[in-house]
Formats: sequence, C-alpha cells, structure tokens
Amino acid sequence: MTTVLRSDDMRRRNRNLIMEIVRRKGAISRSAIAQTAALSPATVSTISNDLIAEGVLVAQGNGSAASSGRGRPSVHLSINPEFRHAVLIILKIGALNVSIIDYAGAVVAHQDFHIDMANIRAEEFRRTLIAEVRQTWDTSGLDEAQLARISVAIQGTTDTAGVHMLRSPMTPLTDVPIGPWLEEAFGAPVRLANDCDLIARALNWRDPERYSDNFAAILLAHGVGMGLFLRGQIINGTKSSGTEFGHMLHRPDGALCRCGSRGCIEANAGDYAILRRYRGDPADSAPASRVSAREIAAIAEAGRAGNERALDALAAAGRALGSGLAGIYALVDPFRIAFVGHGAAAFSLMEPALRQTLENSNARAARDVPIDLFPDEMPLVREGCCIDALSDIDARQAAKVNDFARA
Amino acid sequence: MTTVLRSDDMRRRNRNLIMEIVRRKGAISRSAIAQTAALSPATVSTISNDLIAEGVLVAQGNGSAASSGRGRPSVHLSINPEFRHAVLIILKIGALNVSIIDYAGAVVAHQDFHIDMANIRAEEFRRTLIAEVRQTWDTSGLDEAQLARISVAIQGTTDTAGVHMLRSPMTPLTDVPIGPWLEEAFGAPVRLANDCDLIARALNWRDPERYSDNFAAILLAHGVGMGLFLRGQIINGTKSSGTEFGHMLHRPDGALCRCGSRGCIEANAGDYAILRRYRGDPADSAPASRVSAREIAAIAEAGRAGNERALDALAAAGRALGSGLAGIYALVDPFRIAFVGHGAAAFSLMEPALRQTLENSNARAARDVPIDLFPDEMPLVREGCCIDALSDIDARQAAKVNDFARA
DNA sequence: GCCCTTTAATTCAAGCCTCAAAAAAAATCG
DNA sequence: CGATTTTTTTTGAGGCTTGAATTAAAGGGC
Repeated sequence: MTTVLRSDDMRRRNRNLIMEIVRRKGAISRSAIAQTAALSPATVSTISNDLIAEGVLVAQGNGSAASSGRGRPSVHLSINPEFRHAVLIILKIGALNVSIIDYAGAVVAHQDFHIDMANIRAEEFRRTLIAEVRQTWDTSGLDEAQLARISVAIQGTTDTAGVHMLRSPMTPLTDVPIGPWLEEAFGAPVRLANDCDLIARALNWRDPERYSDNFAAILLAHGVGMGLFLRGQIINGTKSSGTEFGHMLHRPDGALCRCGSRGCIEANAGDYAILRRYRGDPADSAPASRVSAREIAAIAEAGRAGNERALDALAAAGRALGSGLAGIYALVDPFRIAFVGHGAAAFSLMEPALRQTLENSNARAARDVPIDLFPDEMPLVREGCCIDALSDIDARQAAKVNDFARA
Repeated sequence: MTTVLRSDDMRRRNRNLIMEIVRRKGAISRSAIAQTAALSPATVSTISNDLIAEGVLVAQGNGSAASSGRGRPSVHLSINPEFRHAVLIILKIGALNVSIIDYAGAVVAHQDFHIDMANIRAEEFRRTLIAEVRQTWDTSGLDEAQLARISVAIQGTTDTAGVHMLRSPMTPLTDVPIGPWLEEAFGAPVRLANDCDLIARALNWRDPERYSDNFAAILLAHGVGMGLFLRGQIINGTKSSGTEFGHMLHRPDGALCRCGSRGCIEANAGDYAILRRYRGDPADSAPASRVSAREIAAIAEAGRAGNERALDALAAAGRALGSGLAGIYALVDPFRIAFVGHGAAAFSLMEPALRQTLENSNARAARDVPIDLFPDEMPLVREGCCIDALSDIDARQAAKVNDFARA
C-alpha cells in the first residue's frame, strides 16, 4: 500500500536529493545542482540557503577553479566538515578498528585495537568496546555533542533494525545488544550492519552506473559472504541483515563447514577450505581457525606455477561459487558480481571452473556475467560504513528541520 | 539516486492511493477513505469529486446499508464499471482463455478456446490469437473505444518490459512479439506477465496482511514456478519476468528435467516427475508430456492409503522443494509460502519431507515457516491478471489528467 | 411538528512548495 | 566605462494539503 504525501515530504525529499548530489560531487555550484537534480534554480537556491543557514553546507568562493570566463562566477557549495561527526567501528576477527570522521567523511582520528572475542564475556566486551571508542574519540579533541551517529560494521548477522548482533564467527556470544550499549554510553543513534552489505553499499556509492539495480558483492575471506542489491535495494534477511550466501548448500554431504554443516559453499571456497584441499587434508577435517592472506596468495602462486593440488583446490572453490550463483540466477537473471577480499587475488584460477559451472547450469547465459575484483575489502567496508553514517545524519537532520517547522 | 518531486506528483500519488482504497473496499464513503488514507476530508473531497467528474467513480446513495443512526448519511463511492474495459488473456498449454472485464473487475464476456501451439507458426498464432480475442470482444457488444488495456498471463518468461514472450513450454517459438501484435490490432496498451508472478500479485491483493513484504507463491503443476515478493516488490529476472525456481539445481546428475538438464527441482517435484517416480520409471526416462490433475490426485490417494511408491515419489518432491527453499532462505530469512495448483492437493504428503529438509539445512528455523495451500490456481491467475490490468488503467488515467492539467 | 444533536461533505483561507520570469549581482570583454 | 554574460536571488503565480468554519442531511426528543 502506498502512503500519503504532503508538501513537507516533498521538501524533505528534494532536500535529500540536493545533499546526495553535493556529497557525491564534493563541491558544486547551485546552478549545477539545479541541472543534475532537474530542479529549478529558484528551488535550489531556497533549499541550499537553508542548508547553509543550518550549517550543513558552506559556500566557498570558487577560488582556484579557473574563473572560467565571463559572467558572475559560481559559488561552490560543499559539506561543512564541522557540522557533525560520526564514529565508525569495524569489528572483525581479532581486530576492532575505530575511526572518527567529520561530516565530509574525512578521518579525524583513528585507532586499531586487538580484541580476542573467542572467550569473552558480554560485560567485558561491552566495557572494552566503550573504553576503546571513548579513547579514540578523546584523541580527536572534539566535544561529545558533536557526535551524531555511530555505525558499526560486523562480520556476522544483525537483526533488521541493526541493533543487536545476532551471530558472528568472532565470538560464541549471540544476540549481543551492541546498539543499546553504545547508545547509552554516547547518546548518539547507533546502527550495526553486515560487512558485505556495506561493501555493496560502497560499490553502489562509488560507481552507481555499474552498481545500481542488480548486483552482488561477494566477500572471499575466511568465510564467504554476500551483499545483494535487487531493484536498487539491498536485500537482507527479513529478520537479520546479511545474506548467508556462504552457507547455501553446494554439495550434499560435502566438505565440513565451520558452521557444522556439510557441503556449504564456504566449506569449498572459504580460506580454510582452499587450504585444506590444497594440503590434501580430508574434507571432513576441522577447519583451520585462521588463514593468512599470504597463505592464500602462496597457494595462488603455486597454482600459477602449475601445482596441481593448488589448481584443484581453487577450481573446487570456483565450482562452489558458480553453483551458488547459478541458483540465484535461476531466480533473478544474471547480474554483475564484485569479488572482494584476498580471495579475489586468486580468482583468476577459480574463474574457469566458475564460468564452466555456470555454463553447465540452467543459467547458461550467466557464463559471461561481468566480474570485478577488489582484493582489499577494507577500504570498501570503511567507505560503506562512512556513507551509511553520513547519509543517516543527513536524513535525520532533514526530518528534524521539518518537524520543527511544523511545530 | 532519488528523483525530484513536484506538487503534481503529490496529487497523482494521493489520487492513486484513494483509487486503491476504493478498489479494495468496493464501496466506501469519503470520510472512511480519509481515515484509511490518513488524508484530510477536504483533500479526499476534492480528489474524489474530480474522479466522479471524470467518470472514474460513481456515488451511490448509501442505499440498503442500514441508515446507521444519526447524522447526515454517508454516500458510498465505488468504481464506475462502465468507465473502461479490459481484455484478460490466459495462455496455458492447450488453452487460451479470453475474458472481458469492466472497470470494477466484473467479467462481462468470456470464452475458452483450445489451441495447440506445439507445431504452430508465428503468423498463424498471431492470426488465431487476434481472431479469438476479437470474437470474444464482439460478444460483449462494447465499443472498441472502451478497451483500455490488455493483460496477458503466460506460462513462461517474458522480457522485463512485458512485451515479448521469450520462452514457454507451450511452444517451440521463442521471442514472440505478442505485445506489439495485440497493440497493433486493438490499439490498447498490452502487457504480458508470468502466471506465477500474477498469482503472487493476486495473493498480495487479496490479503495484504499475510502477503506483503516477503513471500512466495509456488505453482506446483506440470512445471514448478515461483512468484517472489521481496520488500514488497515482485522480484523477477532483470531481463525476463518469472523466476525459474523449478530449474534451480536440486541434485547434480539427478533426474531428467523437461528442460534437458538433470537434477532440477522440477524434475523431482513437477507432475511428470512424481508420476515417473510413482510408476518406477527410471529417473532419466523422458518426461510425460501431460499429466492430468486426476493422476496426481490418484497418487496422493494411494499415498494416503499407504502405497509405498506413492509416498516415496511425494517425499522426493518434498525434498526437492525443501532444498530449493533452503537455498533461498540462506539469502533471505524464511518467509511465508503459498503452494498453488493441483500439486498443492497432494502437499500434505510432501510436507514432512520438505520440513525435514529445511530442518537439516542451515536455515533450520525455516522448518516452521507458514505454508498455505491453494489447489486451484486459475482463480488466482485471473485475479492477478485483473488487478494488473485495472491498476494500470488507473495509473494511466491519473497520469493523463495530470499532463492535461499541466498543458 | 419543531428544534436539537449528530455525522458527512464542502467551502474557504492559510501555509507550503515548486516554478517561470524578472531582477540583481558579479564577473569579463572591448 | 558600458555592454555582455553567467549565476543567484527575488517575486508573483499556481498547485497541493490542511484545519476550521459552514452547509447538508439525517435521527431523537418533546
């Protein structure tokens, strides 16, 4: 069922549109905004002057930008970095990275911590997390009133609201209320998101031409995860965020997975699975708990040098990924894939098996699906987390102004 | 990227909202509309009087509806059946059903034709189709200017635009331009849609409480198809409509499918697959070309009486369906399923195997997913086709009025 | 039979919002 | 220094929704 539309909704949406354009372009004149947004100059003027008055945007005399000829010079608008700040937290096995960013997305403070969550109790985790975030915040020298949002990227699943961390390979703890913890400690809205979802979000942000309606980001690391966009919207569980692509069944009674099941895609394409097969360990042997990027790189190297076991292990990974994709492609026509993470560095050796698997499937046309590689996932996770935080601040500010005007 | 919003968009959307409410409620007063839509009585008054002036709605003195007490009696608004008419065409193996409906969705003419498309040439198909539609139209005695829309339900896939029929089990013809044929012959907009998608649409229309954000309709007939809603939107291929759920791989090198591959879900759960296994025919024997509903019912009957082969065949179907669902549930958390078609009448005997398969999968929680049964798919296909046609007429009319006002 | 109460629908003025056109601002060019 | 050019702002018009006031059309009570 559609929902009512009032005139302030109109303003809010056009305002968000302008913010999106400014964020993407960095610095842009009012008239250029009007053109890209298909809004009239008058409207852009009104809205952007409001934004400047609020302190959201700043106008900077065109400055260096070659006073490009005749006419009144355009004034470039840009995000006011000082307007608000956000905390980005990236939680992954063994590590906790905290960044403080300004409203323009620049990192103003950053610290990396080690954390072993394998045997941690919830209360200890809570204290550690808060202490390390606070410590990082303090190095920024900012007033806490400046903090408008905390975004957390996690390996694992969250509830849809992005409040609790349901399950994660980092820890045996389940249903961890990270959201409420941080909200209570810092008084700012908090949202958790799955790392793969954030990678997909980042790709969509970076290059909306390529990554718009339908595409997936597949993280090839210790585990295998997927961030999926369909019809321009991110698809995550109805109850939890993050698709469990890695735990789709590839081969009944196949190799043993970290999750305890057998035959998952991950049990064939995750780091530990590739290593296990390369070593010739039995398929039901316990997954290694940690595999370094170097080890995977070494296997790829061996494969390129012609090592049969390496080639076999990587081909198996390719087949598992291909069969999972074929399943999805039966539901939705083939779409672009980005393989992300250090597994992507070995992808060229998985690719033939993957494409062959697609060709043998019912989604034959998927054989030629475009695939991009991003061996380092961290910049994408950070970028996704960043845009998640900032666009949320934008939206909240727009809603606040609206409510204020109404009251 | 979001898009601009102007004040006429607002009006169009609120108008559509009102139409949706009137369509769903059948006859409803202005004040009741205002309440359900969360619009002010003033706005509803303005818009609905416009609609009445255009002839879209009619006002009927509350009539029978017990003059419910004090106060000025409410006037019920309802769709004006005479405003426009639509042609609904349902194409399935061996049959071509044509209905003419009025603007309120009532069938004013209907004819069923037999058609064998196994060895038909495109030109002959075109002529037959047009002739039979025209013949049915003529029995209605309506003026052709009354025809505002043609909606076609097909077994098979279409392009996303809903213009060409790409592939269908009905015929070896591919890429059949049914849309352009009919548009040229009747001068009304035409859209083709996959039958499973329409079934899902119908469920969403009938019972939006139950079938809203995430659910799937699975058609169990000769083939196995799926209409899938995620986040309230129908998901079909990026290039073709209709998910190919039936051709997801269930078991590598498994039973022979109609499509030529092996191990598809359909090759285990389609009519012919159940019959084949029941008879004890080898799994690679050629699929029967047609199986009647009675045959499936007989197998179910035998199963209920304890026949082992029948139970085995139906359990195999349940396992195949369960494994396909488990795959989807790994991507999206478990959602409600409606099994539709005569296979649904035998579902109780597939259910234990299906739920067991889910329980053994990684989507363990999916074991308790709610499942509804609709043994007769035709009313749903018709209803989906009907609402598809009518809501399109509504939207076009709203856009036309808007454009007119702007010019 | 008349007046009061109650509920539905309409009218009206006000407040937003966007837009086109005109005006103002701020440069360059000759 | 005035003409030209381009950007931005101002202004007036028109569309939309809304709350409040008004009108319409009943039933209830005396």
